[in-house]
Amino acid sequence: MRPTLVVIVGPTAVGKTEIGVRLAEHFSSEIISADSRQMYKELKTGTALPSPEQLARVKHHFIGNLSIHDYYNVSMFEQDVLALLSSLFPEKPVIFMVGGSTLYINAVFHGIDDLPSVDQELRDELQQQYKENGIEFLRNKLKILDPEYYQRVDLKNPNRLLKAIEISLMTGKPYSSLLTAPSRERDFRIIKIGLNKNREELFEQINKRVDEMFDKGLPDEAKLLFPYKNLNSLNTVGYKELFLCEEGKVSMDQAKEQIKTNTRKYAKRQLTWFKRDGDIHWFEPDHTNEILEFLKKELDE
RNA sequence: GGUACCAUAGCUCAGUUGGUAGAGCAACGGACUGAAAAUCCGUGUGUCCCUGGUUCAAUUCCAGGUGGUACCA
Repeated sequence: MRPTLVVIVGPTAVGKTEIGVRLAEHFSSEIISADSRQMYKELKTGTALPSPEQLARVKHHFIGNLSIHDYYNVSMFEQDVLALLSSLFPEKPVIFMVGGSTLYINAVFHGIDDLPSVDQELRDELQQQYKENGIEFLRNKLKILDPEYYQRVDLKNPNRLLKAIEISLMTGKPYSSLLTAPSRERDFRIIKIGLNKNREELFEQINKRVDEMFDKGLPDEAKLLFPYKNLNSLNTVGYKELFLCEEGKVSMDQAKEQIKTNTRKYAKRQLTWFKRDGDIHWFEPDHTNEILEFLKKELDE
């Protein structure tokens, strides 16, 4: 059988984890988590990790493998996943990838260009200048460094402008000249399965999950992490809102509501991204048998 | 029971000197190449509480009703 990566995607809280475990169990396989926040070992209750029981049923990768203090990025994820896959495929021809971090998943699908990693000093400096001089400053700078990218970038999005300026300065070449849209051929097959349900139910599930996180002590965990609130790894739904509460800017109830709202928005953004991918086969999360039948048929071919 | 004030979008509210209305949040749609649970863009979705009166025209003015809030009993 040709080595196959079965990827299960969908909005947060739709039920990816349990289905992934069931399918992986059925094929005696392992799971690669594609979740940019479940990788941080300090984030325990706010990231909807697989339960200890689920982790015991199937071997998971990229769960709690980093510290919030570590630097990590999409490209590293792509490399790490490819390396892992080549070590797993000889033994297990079907591997599952389960998660909702769209850009990370995309990097595994198509690859991502080889760019230098952030120079924190440069980033801080540009950030400072942006704060002092506004977005016009970034636009003018980019216009000189990379007029081509300036034409097509979202000129209202400071992160995009900063990124392009950073890379252009670091490499001495226009950022856009380094973007070759690789679309690398993979030497394994990819089957994409999408899970979705009606919006109302999904939102109910999100609200319920946030309530459960609070019951499990999310506010206490956030309090412990408060000293590190400026780390990128903690710019995360479920924590950033509680940091505001810790600072006395919102009440605990307001923080909870904001977590629900921000999780809903996140789910929406995920769906916008996934909807664009025409190769995804969509299913209702409770139709496990249907998905299993589909997979068996696909893998037989 | 009396008096005063209020009733406009899913929520909080603005507004119309009478010509059927707009902000924030939510919601909805979208973008996305190392911050991605990030960052950013677009869209108003409405018996203007009900009934009657005045008027060419009422969400707006008047009367009554209903509901709410406050105070007085």
